[in-house]
Amino acid sequence: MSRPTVNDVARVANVSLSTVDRVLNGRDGVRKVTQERVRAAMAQLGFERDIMAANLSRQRIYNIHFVIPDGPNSFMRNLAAELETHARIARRDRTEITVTLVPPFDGRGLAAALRQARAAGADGVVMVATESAEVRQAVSELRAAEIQVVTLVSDLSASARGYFVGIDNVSAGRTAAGLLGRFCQGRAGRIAIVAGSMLVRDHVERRLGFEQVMHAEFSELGLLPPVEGGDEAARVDALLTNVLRENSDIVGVYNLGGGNHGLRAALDRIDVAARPRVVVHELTAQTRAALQDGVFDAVLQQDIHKEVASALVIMRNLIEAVPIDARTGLIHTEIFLRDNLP
Amino acid sequence: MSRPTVNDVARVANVSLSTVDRVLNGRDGVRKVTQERVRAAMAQLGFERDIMAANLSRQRIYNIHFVIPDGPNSFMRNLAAELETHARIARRDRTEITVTLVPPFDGRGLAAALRQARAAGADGVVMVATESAEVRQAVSELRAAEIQVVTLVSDLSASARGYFVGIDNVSAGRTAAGLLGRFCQGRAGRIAIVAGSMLVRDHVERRLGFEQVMHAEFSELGLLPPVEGGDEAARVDALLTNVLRENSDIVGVYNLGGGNHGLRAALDRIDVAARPRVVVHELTAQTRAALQDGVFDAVLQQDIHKEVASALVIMRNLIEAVPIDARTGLIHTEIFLRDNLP
DNA sequence: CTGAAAGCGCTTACAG
DNA sequence: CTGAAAGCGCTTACAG
Repeated sequence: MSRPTVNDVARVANVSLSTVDRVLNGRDGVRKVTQERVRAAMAQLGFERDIMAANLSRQRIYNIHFVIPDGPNSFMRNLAAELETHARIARRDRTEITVTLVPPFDGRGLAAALRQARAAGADGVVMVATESAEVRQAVSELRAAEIQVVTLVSDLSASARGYFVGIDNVSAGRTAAGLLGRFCQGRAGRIAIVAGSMLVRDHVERRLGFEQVMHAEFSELGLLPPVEGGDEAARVDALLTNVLRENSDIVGVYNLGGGNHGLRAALDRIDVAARPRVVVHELTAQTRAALQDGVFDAVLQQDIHKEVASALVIMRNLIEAVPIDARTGLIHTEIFLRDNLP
Repeated sequence: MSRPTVNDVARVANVSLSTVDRVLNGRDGVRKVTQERVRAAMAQLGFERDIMAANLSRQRIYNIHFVIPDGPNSFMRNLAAELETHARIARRDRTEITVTLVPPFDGRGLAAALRQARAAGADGVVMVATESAEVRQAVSELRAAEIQVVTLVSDLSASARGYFVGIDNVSAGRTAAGLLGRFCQGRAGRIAIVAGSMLVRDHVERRLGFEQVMHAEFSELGLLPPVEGGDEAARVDALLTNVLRENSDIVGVYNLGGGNHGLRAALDRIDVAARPRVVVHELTAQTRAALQDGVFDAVLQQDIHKEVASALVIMRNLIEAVPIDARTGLIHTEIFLRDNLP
């Protein structure tokens, strides 16, 4: 009737609880024949271990460290806030969350934080990766110490990380093009692209995807080469103001990086009728307001809440060696217009 | 250092475990003064009950029944499939999922299934609601029997249901208009609307939202009155073919119901250059193919996986009287273009 | 009104 | 190589 337990297995296999436990957890010191007997009993009964009882018994607490970039980037601030929320909920699931902030785009600093997490006894580390040899080295060390590693938002190429949780940035760029191209169709003119830095991997990927689709499907719309605003509002404002002044035929703008505040400032300064269609990334108080005011047309987003939740689920499963549902880490690129704002 | 337990509380309050348990679970038979002493100890220690240990001890298994419509509707078939997947995962969380299929749009049948779930000892019932007095009555009975009720996808007005998990259909209609309006701007012409039935609540709401935004923001585009295809492909095909023949100025189509297969058939029959822009609901193998082939421009979607997961979380929290995060039940209306398909 | 003891399904020393 | 006993943090009869 009810679920079979270790006791049932022990009885059927005619061994003690300890032996069942040994087989169940792959500890050695059990004769092959006995192992077989136990496994047969498990199969016969359809035994599935109760992981909560196991954790209770082990007094196991999952110790998970998040290492994320510091700084003014509002996406990262939202991420940090999300982690606060989860920290409380997670405790009920025997999960202790520790957050470490590191300087952005600093491989050395990140690597140091990873080593520190290891010293602090982390069972797993979730990090927003910066590409760097030091980081890859540190990740290898963690894995060697049987500490699970998951990358979040930004992946680390050719590394030993167990999983990546985030969006596909090439697709995100393609999606932006699909929207902006349709929005601008029928109007002759060109598209301006604003990036943070072409040294950052996700920005490169977004640009790639965007240009692919624009060339293939909306070739009547010309593309200006990207300007790099370093994700800083003031620079984005200055650069875009300049672009708009020098090119009177801009019908669309795609900002694939940060600094949306500056973008809006530049747009607010020109005549409403002359404003281009605008697609940007990351939902914040500012981009939300710009959508509502009709200054931005669409905002692409990765759901931070979902990303953190997925990272935790994956981390627990990785630690427990439970098979992982392939969809869990796949974060969908969401599209927000004014009317489907959450 | 580690989390305080009932033992710590008992020691500090100078009472037995049983008394701590009584206070913790609000059972009576404890003097006010003793209660106070226990509560003070809990507060002092920052005690938080370990719900997994509690469930283990209670041998509690959450028995959750899902009641969903039967029939060919592919959205509902996907929902049923999703429940299969969750059933296996949920067992590890001491949750037993039972699925009952009922005839669609049949209040009496639904009400009967609800009573049956109660008889079968459900702790909670999750249902795709059909508006009906019998259903409201059955829900009241469930609540009276302390069985939690959550509505999924389609809500039940003025009922005693504990929570609704699904999207805001007015917003969904507004979102469709925001997209289709932008896609069609610059082209003079009119928009055709296809509905399943104006007797179904979510369709009514979608139409409402759609017309609101079209009138307010894209008034240069005329709207045809909706045709009702009963969510059946053949009827949708016939109706739309007729509409396109009688109106040569159709630049956009919004199908807010089912039968997308028929819609596509009708479109395939006309010249590529003359095809309207198309926005529909629900991602299926067919709508996905139509996106990829460029016949449909956008598909609006509710994430079924997320809906089921949210319903389960909410149900468990409802049963345990744990406070519920307001965001959990709120399913976002997702927008899919060809390039952000999952 | 209060408490001592046993048990939920597993794991962990310890003993043989 | 194998087993008996105690314990994880709670709850549940049962006794007083």
